Amino acid sequence: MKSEPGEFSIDDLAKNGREFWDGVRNYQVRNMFRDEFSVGDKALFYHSNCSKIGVVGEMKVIQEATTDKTQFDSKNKHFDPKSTKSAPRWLGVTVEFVSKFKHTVSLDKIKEIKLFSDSPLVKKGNRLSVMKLSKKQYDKIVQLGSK
DNA sequence: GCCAACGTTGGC
DNA sequence: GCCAACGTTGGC
Repeated sequence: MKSEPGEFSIDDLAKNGREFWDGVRNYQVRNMFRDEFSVGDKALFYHSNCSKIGVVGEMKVIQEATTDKTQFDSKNKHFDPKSTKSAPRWLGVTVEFVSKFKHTVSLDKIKEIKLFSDSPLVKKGNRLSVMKLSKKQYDKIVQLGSK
């Protein structure tokens, strides 16, 4: 799950303990939240659009998809005037901090790992802010981040 | 700050 | 339903 650290970083999550993952305005990701996220699932935190791009820690899903309230807030930058309370468009999940890696697993490093050659993460022009990982991929990143 | 790639919007 | 224009993402 990607976030720009200037907006929300792993340190912010560590401080808060938990966070509702709002602001997703992409239907593919919305559907993933709705259909594929379960309580107890693990996720990796990825810092995008910054000086040290890569995976920085682990988190855990503690609540399944619910309505993202920022879509109704006209002052919020994620406000969606076309969404209605009777049929909300956008969802978010709640995650809990698990750990911050000793070392950021950089995007460059991930590109070198064969396990990731088919991952959308390393594909040019990829714009998904949330994507699926196999258990092997997940474990590999955790191993690299911990050592 | 640049810009390629992509998703979305809206006129037709 | 097509597609040009536009806005956003995100690596560089």
